[in-house]
This record gives sequence, C-alpha cells and structure tokens, in this order.
Amino acid sequence: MARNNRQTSPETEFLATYDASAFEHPSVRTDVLIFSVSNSSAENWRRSDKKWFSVLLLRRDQYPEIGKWNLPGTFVNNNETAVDAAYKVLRSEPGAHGDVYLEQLYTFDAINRDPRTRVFSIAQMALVDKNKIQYSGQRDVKWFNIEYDNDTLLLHNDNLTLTEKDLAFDHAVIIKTGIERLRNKIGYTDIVFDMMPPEFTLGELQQVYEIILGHKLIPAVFRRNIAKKVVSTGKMRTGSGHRPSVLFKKK
Amino acid sequence: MARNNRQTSPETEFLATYDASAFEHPSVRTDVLIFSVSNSSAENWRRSDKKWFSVLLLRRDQYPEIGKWNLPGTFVNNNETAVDAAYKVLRSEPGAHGDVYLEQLYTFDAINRDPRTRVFSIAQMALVDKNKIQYSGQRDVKWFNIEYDNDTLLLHNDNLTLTEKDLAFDHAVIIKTGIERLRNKIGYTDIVFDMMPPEFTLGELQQVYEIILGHKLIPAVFRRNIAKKVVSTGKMRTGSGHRPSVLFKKK
DNA sequence: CCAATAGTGTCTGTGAGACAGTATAAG
DNA sequence: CTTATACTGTCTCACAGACACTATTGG
Repeated sequence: MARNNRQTSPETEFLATYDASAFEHPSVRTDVLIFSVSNSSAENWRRSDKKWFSVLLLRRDQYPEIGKWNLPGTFVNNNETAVDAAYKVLRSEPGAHGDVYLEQLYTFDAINRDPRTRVFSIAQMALVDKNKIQYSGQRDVKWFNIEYDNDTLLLHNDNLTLTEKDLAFDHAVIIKTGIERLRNKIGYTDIVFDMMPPEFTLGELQQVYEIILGHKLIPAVFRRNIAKKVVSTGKMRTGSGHRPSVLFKKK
Repeated sequence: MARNNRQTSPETEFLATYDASAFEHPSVRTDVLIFSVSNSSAENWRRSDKKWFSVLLLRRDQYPEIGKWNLPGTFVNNNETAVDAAYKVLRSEPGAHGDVYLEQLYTFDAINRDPRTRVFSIAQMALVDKNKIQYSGQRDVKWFNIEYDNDTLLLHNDNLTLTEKDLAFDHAVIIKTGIERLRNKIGYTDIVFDMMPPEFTLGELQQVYEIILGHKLIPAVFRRNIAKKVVSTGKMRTGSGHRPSVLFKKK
C-alpha cells in the first residue's frame, strides 16, 4: 500500500515489515526503593528523638513468595519509561504527592530472580520527606527502620524484625545496593535535603547524616562543612530541656 | 499430572499455570562501551607520544540508521545475563581475550529510542588494554579518539571526524554517560590499570589520567598520590632523547 | 543546680598546590 | 650543548580532626 508513495524510503519499508514478536521477549519491571527518615521517641524527656533511616515495604498477598515482604513496583508498559512507572507506584502505594527525588539505581537481571519468567528489574531509589506523605494506613504496607552493618541487613517495625530471608526475590540485594549508593552520594550531593522537612536544626541534619553513614560525626566539623549548603531562618526551636537551636533551611 | 504428587504446593501449581506470554513484552539489549587508550605518534623525535582516550564503534550496514556508527551490542537472551551477553560481544567484535573489566553503566529506556520496537538497553562499560586485543581489522570496526568538552562530543579516526548526529540511536548519550562515570571513578578506584599495559612509566600513567579527566595534573602531586598504588619493576625505559624513566607495575 | 544539647575558638597534623631546582638520555 | 622529560625538596595554605570551653533551656 505504501509502495506507490514517493516518500517511502527503504528504511520505512524495513520498519513496516519488522516483526518484533519473532523473538523471545522477557518482562521488564521497575522496583522502587523509597527511603525516608523516621523518629522514634526518646527514652526521657530531655533527650532528643532518635532518628532512623527507613524503607517502605509491602507484604505479598499473592504467589509467588506469598507472605514475604517486597519493594513496591510494577511492570513497565511499552508506552512509558521506567521513571513514569515509578511515579505511578509512588502516587499509589505511599501516596506521595509533589516533587519526589528519584534516580535509577541498577538493573537486576539474574536469570532466575523471579520464578515466573525472565524478569529484568530497573531498580530506582526515591527519597521522600515522610511528613509529606499521605500514609494510606493500608495493612501490609509498612516503613521499616534499617539496621545495616557488615553486609547484614535487619529491618524493624515495632515488634516485627525482618532478616534477608523474609524479603521476596532479590530485594534484599536491591536494598543494600541502594544504601551503598546513598552513602556514597551523600558526601558530594545535596540529596539529604530531599528527606528533610523544609526547616530543621543542624543537630537533626547531623543525625540524618549519621544514620545513613552508620557512624558519628564531629559537630564542629559537620557545622563547618554544612554551612555552605544551609541558611538560617532566624526562627528557633524551643521546648526541649536545653538550649534552643536555630532552624535552618536549604540554601 | 502433578496433581497426585504430595510435594505439589499451591506455589508450584501457580507457577505451572502462569502464562508470561499473556503480557506485551519489550526487547532487552546490552550495548557495550569499550574504552581504551591510544597513542598517536609525536611531532618530533624527542617528544613523547600523544595519548588519546578512545572508544570502539561499528558502522551500521543494516536498517535502521544504516551508515551511522553505533556501539557493539546484542540482544540479551532469556538464558543469559546482560554481563554474559556483553562478554560474547567483547569476544566477537574486538576479539578481547582474558580478563576484561566490565561494569553496568545505566539502562536506557526512552520510549522511541529504537524505531523498530520498544527496546531497553542495559549499557555496560568495558575497559581494555588495547595491546591485548586481537584487532580483527574488519572494515567498519574502528577506534575513535574522544574529544569531549562542554557537553560536546567529537570522535576522530584519521581523517574521519564524527559528531553526535553521526551516531545511531541514543548512543551519543551512552558514550557521554560512560565518560562521566569514568571521570568520577578514576579518583577513588584502580580502574585505570585496566587500560594500561602491565608495565608503564609514571609519565604515561599521568597522561592517561589527564586525557580522561580532560585537564593537566601537577607531576609532583600526581606522583605523591599514585605512589601507594604502584611499585617499581627496577627496569628502565630508554631510547627517548631525555632522561630514562623507571617502569612501574600495579601494586 | 542538673542534664542535655547548641554552638564557638583554636591547636595540630596532613596533604594539596605550587614552584624551583637537579638529573640524564639522544642527537 | 640543547631539548625534553624524570624526579625531588620544600614552602604555603586549606582543611579535617580533636578538644576545650561557653551558652541556654526545662524541670
């Protein structure tokens, strides 16, 4: 039918007769690591809240790996990018609205990582301020506090503690890869602020660095370095049994 | 048939009836950035050779984008990983044998990046010592010297110079992403040595750092820093019209 | 007053940057 | 002797780490 069209090039003809279904095709998913920062209340009135680094997980109610926990994710349709698909996930499961930091993490492609069929997962990492999230309160969607030392991962939610074997597929590896990426980038980027509320004290910000890096920082050094990235709001935070602190915002 | 088998679980039954072909499936490729270092001979007998940072490209002899240049690559079969597929590419096109450094770079997934059908490309970056490669000498397989400033990419091979529009698909973006990754990692990893011959002078090593980073380094500082990563072989390189230099190897 | 965090001043050691100066081969 | 690279010594400046010291609140 296009034969008599003068604009038909050899390339257009080639494409018209190209049959993609002639090859065997795998599935492509995106799994989304949603990281945030939680507070657990302190042991005594004068102490400040303890901060935790946390990740959102869903409990599987379907085969395969029913009952285990996994990252929220979805298949990537042929008319959308992995980022498009990830934003759909973010809007549905945790109800995140507005701007959310998202970056591609790594593509996981072990041959038998999913028992159903060959599945490639373009894993992505999202950083959110938990206060901005309309937590659906759904059963089986929970934030887990991360404990990660010596390549061993523990995830805590109240009395429930998960180890790697309680996670479905290769999602423990995905989480560990994300933590490592974040640890690396926190030093030379501004991504911490994507997990912070608009106003915060330098003590709180330092705590967030500490839980992500997994070690303590020296306050004087931290303040010297962070000074170029933040600016004072002039406001103070009071009500704690000690000297009030200045509230800062991202510069 | 498995109905009477006592070991049949609900999960096994689920998997037996799961039909992956019920969904629409894309294609998954891997494209391999093969980076190396070239010499172009110096203008005068006393000067040392000028080094270039280079990438291997193939000229397309098929639709689509016939005549343009692209990275070597292949579709990823359902029984292999992207890394497996990349090693097949490395063994065929440039004839690389032995150990080759390979890392996953990024997965490119723009919806219309390939006019044939939806194609995801898990791009990978390989670093090779060009001396170890049995260059097939095939027509239309060439090393191009990289010139990359201000987000503009130029590729040179003798009298032939390519700009981004001479590259097929989104391969110009893949190359730029690879250069950036390498620039970042060269400072805190040992991957330079994967592009070096077993023995080299510190002057040569410094030149390689300089072409990758795109700027000059101060010899005294460079030597101070690299000292912990290299060890002298005791041998000297002579024959150049100036003081001979010590040959080093990776520590 | 006490406990706990906020915030500053300053000393010390390490290492980057800069530059001058010496060494040594081939033609 | 010239040219070009190899290699070393040392001064200065910036900054990380360390630590002591002061400030300020609620109870």
